[in-house]
Amino acid sequence: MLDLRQIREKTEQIQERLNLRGGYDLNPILALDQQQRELEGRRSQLQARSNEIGKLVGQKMKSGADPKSEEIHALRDEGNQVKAQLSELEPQERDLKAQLEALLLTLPNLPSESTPIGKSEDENVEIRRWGDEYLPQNPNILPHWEIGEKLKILNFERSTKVAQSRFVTLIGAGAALERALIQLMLDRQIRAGYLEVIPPFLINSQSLTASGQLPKFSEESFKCDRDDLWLTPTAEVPVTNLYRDEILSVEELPIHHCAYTPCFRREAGSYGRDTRGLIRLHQFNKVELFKFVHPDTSEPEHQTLTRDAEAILQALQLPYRVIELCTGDLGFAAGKTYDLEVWLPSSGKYREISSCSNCYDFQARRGNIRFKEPGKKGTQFVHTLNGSGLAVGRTMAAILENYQQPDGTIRLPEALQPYLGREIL
RNA sequence: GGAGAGGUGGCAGAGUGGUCGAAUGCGCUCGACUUGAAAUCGAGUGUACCGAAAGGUACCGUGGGUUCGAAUCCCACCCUCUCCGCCA
Repeated sequence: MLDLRQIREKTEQIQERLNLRGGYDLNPILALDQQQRELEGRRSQLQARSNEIGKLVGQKMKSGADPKSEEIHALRDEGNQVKAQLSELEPQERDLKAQLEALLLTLPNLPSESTPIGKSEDENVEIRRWGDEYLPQNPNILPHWEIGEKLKILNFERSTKVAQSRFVTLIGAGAALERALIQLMLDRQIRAGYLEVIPPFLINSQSLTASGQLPKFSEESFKCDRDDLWLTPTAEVPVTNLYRDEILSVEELPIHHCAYTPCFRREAGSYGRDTRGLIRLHQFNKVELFKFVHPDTSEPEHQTLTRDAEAILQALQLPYRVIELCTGDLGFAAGKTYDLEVWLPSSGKYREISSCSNCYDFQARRGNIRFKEPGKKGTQFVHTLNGSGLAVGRTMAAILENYQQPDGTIRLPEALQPYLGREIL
C-alpha cells in the first residue's frame, strides 16, 4: 500500500512512477480523500461537543443537581440532536473510508529509482552471468520430463488421475532428490544466518491482503471456501504475516528467515504454457528467503539476499544469469526485483528459478509491521524482502537436464552427493 | 462435535454506567544517591488520524444496540483456554 499522505502531497511524482508500470489514476483517490477528511473534521467536532455534554451532565448529577431540572433537560436535548447529526455523518464517513481503502489496496508498489524503465519482460536487463564453464557438452539432452519418466522417478500421467493436469508424483530416487534439495537449500541458508520457520500452509484472507495477493489476484490461489482459508501460493505470505500488526524494537532487526513450504497456484491464464514437466505445476516445493529490515539497510540486504539465492545455484554448479526486472515487469508488491534464471538445455533458454524482491514498506504498510527506534518519534514501517532460495521443482528440472550424460544417467552435483549417498541417478 | 471459562496498555492484573486512555505491580527510559553496581527515591513511559499550534477525535477481541454519557448494560460474531468425544 502506498502512503496516502505522500499521494496527497507528492501526487505528481507518484503518478509519474506509477505510470512506469501501467495506467493507474490517482484522482479518484484524491477526491475521496478530500471528502473523507472534510467529513472527519465535521464529525470530530460534533463528537467533541457530544463528549462535552456528557461530561457536563455527569458533573451536574454528581454535585446533586436534579435529574429533572431544566438545565439537564436542555443538555440531554442537545445531546440527542448532536447524536442525530452524528448518526448521519458516521455511515457516510465509514463508507468513504472503505472506498478509499479498497482503492488504495489496488495500487501496486512504486518502482525504485534504480529500476530500469521498460514496458515488458523484453526490456529486462541482464546484470551478470555465472557458470558458462558448466554448460553441458552432451548434444542429445532429453527434456527433464522425458528422462524423468524414463528413469521412473517422475510420473505425470498417474498424477492427473489422482488430481489433475499440472501435478507430479515423485518416485524413489526422484522423491529422495526432492528431499535432498530441500535439505541442502535449508542447510546452506541456515548457515548463512537465516532462521528457519515452518509456517502454516493454509492462510486467511487478511494475510493474503497484507502481502499483496488480494484483492487483485484472487484467481491465482486455491481457496477453501468454507473456512476463509487459502492454500499458500508462496511462503512469502505466511512469513510476512508472522509479524503483522506488531511493533518490533530496532534491536530485533534485521530478521532473516528461511522457510520450506509447498506452494499452490491455480495458474489461471497460463493454459498451454509449459504444459509438460516440472516448470509450471499447481503444487511445487520452494525454500524461501525472507527479511524484515531497517529501511536504511534494505538496498544492501537486497543484494546479499540475491547472492544467498545464487549461492545455491553455484553450489549445484548450475549455469545461470541474473536479470533485473524493468518497471513494466515488476510484481505487484515489488519495488525492485532480480530474477535468477537457470540454464535449461532442452529449451535452450534461461528460465526463472528465483525472484528476489525488495518490497520496501509496501507490505509492511498493508500488514502494519512497524518498528520503534529510540530517540525517534513514533514508529516506522520495516522494509520486507523476499526471494526463492530456490524453487525446488525447477532446480530438479535443471539438474536432470544439465547433468544428463550420453548414456541417459544423471551424474549428481557434488554438493548433493552426500545427501543422497550416490553419484549417479 | 458437547459442556464450561475468558478476551483490558510490553507483560501481569484492577476497573461501581459519568472527570477512565484506563488503578497497581513488573519491565523500560531519564534523573538523584553511590568510586561503580545493586538496593532505594523522584519523574516519565501505548497507537493512529486531523491541526501551523493550542488542541481535538478514535481505539479496553470484532461489529451492532441502549443511553446526554459505555471498558462497564444488551445482541451477534470471532478467537483463546479447560474438560469430554473423535482423530494423526
